[in-house]
Order: sequence, then structure tokens, then C-alpha cells
Amino acid sequence: MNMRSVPLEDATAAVRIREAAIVRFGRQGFERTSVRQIAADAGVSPALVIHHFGSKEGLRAACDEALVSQLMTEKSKTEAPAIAETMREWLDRPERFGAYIDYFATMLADGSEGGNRLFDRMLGETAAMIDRGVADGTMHASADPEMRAVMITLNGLAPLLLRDQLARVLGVPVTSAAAARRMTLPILELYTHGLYTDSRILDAARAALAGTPSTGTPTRSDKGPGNPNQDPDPPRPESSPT
Amino acid sequence: MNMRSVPLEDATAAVRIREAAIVRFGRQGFERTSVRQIAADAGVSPALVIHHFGSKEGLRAACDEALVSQLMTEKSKTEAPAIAETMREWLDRPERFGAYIDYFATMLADGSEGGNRLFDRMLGETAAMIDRGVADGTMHASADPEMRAVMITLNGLAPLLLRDQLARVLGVPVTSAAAARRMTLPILELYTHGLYTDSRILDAARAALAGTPSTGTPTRSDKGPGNPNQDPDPPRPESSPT
DNA sequence: CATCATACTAAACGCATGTTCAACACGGAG
DNA sequence: CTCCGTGTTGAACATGCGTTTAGTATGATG
Repeated sequence: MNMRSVPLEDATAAVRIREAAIVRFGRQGFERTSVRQIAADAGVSPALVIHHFGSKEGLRAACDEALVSQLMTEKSKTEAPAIAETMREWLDRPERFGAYIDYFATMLADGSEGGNRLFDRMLGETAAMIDRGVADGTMHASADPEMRAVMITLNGLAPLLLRDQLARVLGVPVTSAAAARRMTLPILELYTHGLYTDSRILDAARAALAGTPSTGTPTRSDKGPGNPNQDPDPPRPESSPT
Repeated sequence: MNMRSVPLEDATAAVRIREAAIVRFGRQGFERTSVRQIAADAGVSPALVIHHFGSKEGLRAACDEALVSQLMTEKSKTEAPAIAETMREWLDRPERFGAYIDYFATMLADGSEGGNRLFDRMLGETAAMIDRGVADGTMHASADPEMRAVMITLNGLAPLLLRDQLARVLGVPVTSAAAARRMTLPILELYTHGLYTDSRILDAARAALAGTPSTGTPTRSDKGPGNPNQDPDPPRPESSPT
């Protein structure tokens, strides 16, 4: 009944339901969303939702599948990361794809099966890209390439999962050009020069992990000025019982 | 006195309820947890939960407050990050504090008021530590120190929020010594040497952000070999209308 | 002793939820 | 025209929810 540019209005009801569900699930989460809400958004009766998708859980599965298939389609002939590329396109048009971004984030956080698949795929793409970078000399090698790929993937996802906190601190939504502008330099600085000016902390961790530094300082934190990261210290080989 | 020294079984009922709630909320989320479940865990009637905390939401607030107060107590005379330090202690003893870790993660993800306070505090502590590192020369300066602190805080939180994905890939829980061991080197490598071997990408981003590169390449991605991060590209000053 | 607040419970209330059911509209096939 | 399958609905159902209520036990206080 509305002649908006979005062809959602004359889409088939099942599609309308699914899109409405993605919006609601992404914004308020699966549990906080009722079938009746989704039905109202889609302009149908609650019974039709069940008729088309079997159950609320079935609807969630359909949403997952829709997102996975959209994110996993190979965009171009390049073997470049498909998911990251699609995500960037989404971030560029938040008014249109913002719901997908939210839903993607909740999928990852909830550990749904589709979220697992997407994470694995992103991890694989990230690892492949880094491997290429190492091969052609543009990136440093690592003592543990697989784990480094995992950590870098996690880092890339963090602004997405904590987008509310980020938006609060920034004062603008994460899906804004201003946020992107602001985030770019610090990240590239970190990925180019690192944070520390020397390798003292890294060397200390290497020594702690390689040898058995049970002798010497029994103190917990041997990271020098301290790791800004909240991750645990390099483990001491001995853990004292209480 | 803040640490729990009473063996739960003979703790007062209100405390038992709160602890049970932290476990349930952390494990399965607020919505998926019923007052009846918590009451059963604590060995009391559902009515008593309401009697002590007013409502389920009040119980959540009490849990938030309990965690915030535990995380915000200054541990020692050092002005070092208190939250990060406490978190490390928790991670060292997951069998005892695992529930708190889970609850903390859900607080951050849900954007609850307590989660906001904790995030702000962590951000402040991280920023202060980096400022100190820059002052004494152990850390690089940044073009945008505030935002860099934000990004580093986010990075540190990522393994926590995606702990399920991480555990799945690692094969061991995040709160294990093995996980800590595995994560340490890649992170410190990144924070010491960065990822890229030269500053081409950083320089390109700086140029793109400083000047007005409306002339020339209208292509999206000018990051060279590609940023392993899923964050958006340096924004083009002009965004084409839909 | 009576009083009174506190800790606690069993039962029920009201409500929102996911889901089912019987019926209706309607378009193509026989 | 009838028949049937598909899309769709309003109404109802069963259930689990958070919460209320009325009441009991207890132990301190006057």
C-alpha cells in the first residue's frame, strides 16, 4: 500500500515476514521478540508466520540461512575475502543493511550454528589473506600463524559486537562515515607500527613460554609496563594452589 | 570481605539467590532464565526471589551491582588497571569465577547500565596506561590517542565476547591455561611489531583522510593488500546518493 | 505474655507467549 | 461447476511466566 523505493511491500508474505524477523531479532534479540510483533510488522497474522516457517525457531533458522547465503556468495572473481567485502558494503549503507549487521552480530554472540559457519569462514578468509601477505613480504611472519589469524579476526569483530559501547563513546553510530573515519588511523597505526616501541615484553613472554622460568621473580605480572590488553598473562609454568 | 568466603550453602538466602542468578544469567542470558529456575538453584521459593529483590529486573540490578563493586574495588596501592587485574585473577580460577566472567560478558553485550560503567572504567584505565607508556617512551604515540585506547580496549574484550567461538576453534575453553598460552604470543607480536612490514597502507590512509582525494581513483578499496580487519575503509569524502 | 517485623512458602492470578484449529478466499485443473 | 491446494485469518488453547496474596514460623522487643 506504500509506494516506497523498497520493494518490500509487494514482496511475498513469507519474505516480508523473514525480513521483519531479521530486523526485530537483530535489534532486540530472539527472546525479546514475539511472533506477534513480527507478524504485525509484516502485516500478517501470527498464524501465517507459523504456517510458513513451522515455528519461531524455524523462522530463526530461515533468517540465519538468508544471512549466511547473502554473506557467503562470492562477490567477484577475486579470491579476496567475500564476507569482509560484503560487510563493508553493508556498513556503507546502514539505512538499508543496518538490520543485517545487527542480526549478524547477534548470530555471532549467540553462537548459533549459522554464526559458527560465518565465523569459520571469516577466519579462513582472514588466515588466507595473511598467508598471502606473509608470502609476498607485506606482512610479518608469526610464531603461531593460525592463532594470530584468530586473534585478528576477533579484533575485527570487536567493534561490531560492542557497537553500542563504541557508539556511546564516539557519539555517533558505528555505521556512520564519521565512525569509520575515526577508527581507521588508530587501527592502521597499530597494525603498522604496533604499540610497544621495543620488544622487551614480547621477548619476556617468549622466554617465559619457552624455558621454565620457575627461578627468579615469582610475581604474576612480568609484562613490564603492562599489557593494555585484558588477556591473561603469559602463564607461569607453576600455578600455586590455594 | 568482598570476596566470597561463605560456602554458599549456609550463606543467607538473598546471597544464594543472587549468586544463582549470576550463574544462570551469565550462562543462558537474562530472558532465557526464569525466576523459578533461579529459585530452584538457590533452594528457595520463587516468591522469595521477588520478596528480596522486588522483581526480576531488580534481581538483575543487584547482580550488576555485585559485579561492578567487585570489579571496581581498587586492589592495591598501584594505580594500575584494577579491572584488568581482577579479570586476570578470575581467568586464573575459572572453576570459581567462571560465572562472573560469563556474566560480565553478557553485561557488556547487552549494554546494561552496569556494563556501560564497567566499559567506561576499563577504557579509562587502558587510556591512562597507554598515556603512561607514551610518556615514558615504551609505547608509540598516536594521531588519535583517545580512539586508539578505545580500539585497544575493544580488542582486549573481543576474546571474552567471542569466547564460545574462540573455544570452538581452540578446542579448549578460553579460561584455560592452554588458551592463555596460545593467545599470548600472537597478541604481543601484533602489539610489538604490528602486522604490516611497511607503512604503505597507513600512509595511504593518512593521505586519504588528510587531503580531499575526490579527484583520481573513485575505487573503494585503497588499502593495498587489504586490511585483515573487517572495519570499514577510510571513507571517501563524497558518498554517492542512492 | 502480647506484639511486631522479618524470612519464607503454597497457591493462585493475570497475562503474554508459541502454537493449533477450523474456516474462508481464490485461482487453476478436471 | 466442482474440486483441490495454497495462502490466509480470527479465535482459541495450553503453557510458562512474573508477580501477588494470604498465611505460617520465628525470634527479638515491649
